[in-house]
Amino acid sequence: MSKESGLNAPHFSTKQRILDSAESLFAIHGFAGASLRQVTASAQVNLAAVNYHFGSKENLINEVFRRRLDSLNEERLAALAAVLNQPRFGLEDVLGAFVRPALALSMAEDGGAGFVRVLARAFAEHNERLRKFLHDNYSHVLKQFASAFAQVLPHLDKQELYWRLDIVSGALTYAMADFGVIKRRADMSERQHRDLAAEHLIKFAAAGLKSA
Amino acid sequence: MSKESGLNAPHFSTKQRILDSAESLFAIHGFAGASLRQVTASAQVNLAAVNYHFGSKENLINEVFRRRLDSLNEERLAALAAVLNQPRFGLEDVLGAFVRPALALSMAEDGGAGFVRVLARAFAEHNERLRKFLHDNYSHVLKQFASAFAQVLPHLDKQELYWRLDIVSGALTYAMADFGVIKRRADMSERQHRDLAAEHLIKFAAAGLKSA
DNA sequence: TTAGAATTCAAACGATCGTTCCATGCGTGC
DNA sequence: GCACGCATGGAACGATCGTTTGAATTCTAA
Repeated sequence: MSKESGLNAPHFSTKQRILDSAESLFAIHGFAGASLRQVTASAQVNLAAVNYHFGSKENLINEVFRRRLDSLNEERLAALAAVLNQPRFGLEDVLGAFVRPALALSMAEDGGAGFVRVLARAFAEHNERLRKFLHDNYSHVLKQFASAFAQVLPHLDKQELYWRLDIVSGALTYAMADFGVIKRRADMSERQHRDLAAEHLIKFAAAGLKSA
Repeated sequence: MSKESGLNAPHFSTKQRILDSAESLFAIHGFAGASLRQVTASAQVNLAAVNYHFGSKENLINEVFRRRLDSLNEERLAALAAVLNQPRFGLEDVLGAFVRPALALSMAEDGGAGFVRVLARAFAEHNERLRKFLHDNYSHVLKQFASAFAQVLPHLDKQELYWRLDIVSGALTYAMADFGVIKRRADMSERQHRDLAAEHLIKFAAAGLKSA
């Protein structure tokens, strides 16, 4: 295992290859556990390239998040806007706007699956700098969804709603990171598997959120 | 922050002080992120004491888990046995047997709160050695609970049950680690807060598990 | 009291960490 | 062709990592 098998074709840019390798290695070994030497070896670039292009390891971590979260949260907000524009919509619609884009990412042909595991790690870590970065860049997304949830769950007071949204987001993060025992059945395509997963997650979360 | 403020009273044994400090530092910085020098400084013991008493850092991690999980899983199995001995019991009872002991630990006056965060990290990490350790020592607990869940959810086939149990365990781990926004209300005691949390978690999980 | 085991201690080991330096290669405009 | 700026290369920096060593100390039992 001395060569770490450079997975990235060398015709992509240095920055992109570093991001790809960092993402998958962070998913496996964590932020502290994956070294820049592992990352640069996997990306087949020079060790100094990380500090040249990203400044520091800390900033590399941020950029790994930014690359995926910018588009992911755009998709979520677009999906939410489409829901809110409908004449009638319910809890399952709002949940779908949050879940489906993330689940699509977690099953994308590129490294999206690894990224969702990285995302789950970010929740597990209580790293202040990372939390501040995520809050600074994406808190408006959570705000809009919280407001939408409050709209479709008018019988819950604010305290109760937060309780349940907290549990839901934990469950969804966990499930989308593909922790645990769920395996795709052999008679299903990836697409079918993803749709089934979304269906399960939404139904499950909706049941918990709605219950008296 | 050069002294790391030894939190452990020196009248406890060296092994115990190391375990206490390791647990809380692993919760904050992760297994790779917390160094043995931090641990021994916080425990106010010599650096070499870890390798003397535990052999290696890897084994120290295992012992951090063993100390808490042995009693936690005993309590869970005892609670489950009590449920199964009742003439009639339902899903909420089985869930309670799983949730309440863990929630009690997470709110115990000693370092239990930190341990649950460590436990959440163990789920986020895909460390093979750690997963093997947990499986080797505690898989019988999961087996018994899975069987009990199957009993109270006869309308779900095995595949569907696993789906849902996976989501539930993720949600519970997340919630019990006290991630997220839930804060104890000022007008509540710890005990009240714990009971309320257990109630929420059980109701939420039950709703998701039961839904058609 | 004293021999021997158990524990603690300071110090150092080699390895690896993130980062920096500076020379070298390479592409584009003059 | 030449010079300039961006990118990459190898090599080393000081710091910190887990671990080991061997002597000093404390505990225990005869």
